[in-house]
Amino acid sequence: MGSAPGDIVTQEPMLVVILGPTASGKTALSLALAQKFNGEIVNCDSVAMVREFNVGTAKPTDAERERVPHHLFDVVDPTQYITAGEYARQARLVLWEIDSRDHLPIVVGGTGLYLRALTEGLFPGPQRSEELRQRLRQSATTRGPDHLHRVLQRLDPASAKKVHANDIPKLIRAIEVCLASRQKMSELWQRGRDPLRGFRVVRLGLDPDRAALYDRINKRARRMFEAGLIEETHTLLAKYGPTTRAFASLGYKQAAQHLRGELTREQAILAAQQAHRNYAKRQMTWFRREPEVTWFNGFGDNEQIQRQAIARVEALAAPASK
RNA sequence: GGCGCGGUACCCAAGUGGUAAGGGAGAGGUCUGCAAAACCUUUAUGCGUCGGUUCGAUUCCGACCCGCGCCU
Repeated sequence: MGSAPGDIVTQEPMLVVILGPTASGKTALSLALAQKFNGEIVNCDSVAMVREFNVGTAKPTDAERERVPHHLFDVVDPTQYITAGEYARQARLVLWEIDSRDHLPIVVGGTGLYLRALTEGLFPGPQRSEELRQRLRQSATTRGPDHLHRVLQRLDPASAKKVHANDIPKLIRAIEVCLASRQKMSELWQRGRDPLRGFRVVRLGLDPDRAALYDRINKRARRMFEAGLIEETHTLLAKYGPTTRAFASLGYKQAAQHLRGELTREQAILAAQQAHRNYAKRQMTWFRREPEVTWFNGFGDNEQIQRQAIARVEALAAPASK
């Protein structure tokens, strides 16, 4: 039977998740909440985890990091890669740690897949195999784009139906799973995910007006170039070489194209702005599917939005009395 | 004023006497270990304007308008 009124219900600790597109003011909102509620901030943005990629990533400043504890920023070497699974493992560790201090964990997320891996978990599949991927990518280029889809069709028809024949990365992962585990990926999925337990997840979403967001993105992307994005890219390129994963990310890609002489500086700025705008749109598509989000129609640095968010957290923190 | 070239969607752009490629943007979507990645869907009863020829014109002809270049 359910708990009768008056029962002492031991509440699980709260976990606040702030989500929203790039440049929507997640960082500002996270700081406001952290200061109000004795919180600690946990990054959920794949590129902000990488060390030395600074100008183009909009990481919190040193001053901001002094105000409240920050986690999972600058934890990955530029030559390494991280995956959604690895992120989820690390983030969960951090969450428990914060909870042990009786502080409020605040996950600030731009990377939808990582966020879902953290809260919902992933299916019990094998980790990725670099050599296998290399081979598959090779055969995709030599034997045509349909080849991988045919391979998956043979290995796991159910999965093949779900992945479009042009979507190489997803085809590769599906084939990799089947080969490495000797089981069909579609069957492994049946076993479900390993969701985060022990926290009440409270999702706060920022959804500012699209035109205003795009305007802000444009300004910020230009500011990154003015703040030395090209110079930083040049330095990192010399230090780590062009195959480094993070050079494929927003802004760095365009800065690198400029350094190679493919774009003028101005063209690179315009292209970076465009890429950021496209990204923001994709993020919104992802986040709209997140469950139980309290949406705020505005930017996270807006005081009124911050007050609303604080009120929302307070309301949910109070023991539900009915 | 004359000559030449051009005017096709929000932008770039192909094209044909038989009913408008492609790319980008915008919008929507997918996402279970590279995700700031990758992929999918969608957008002109309309081709500067007005006439003419024709069964049929965006395509051919004429006039006009606009832009660019050159000449005087």
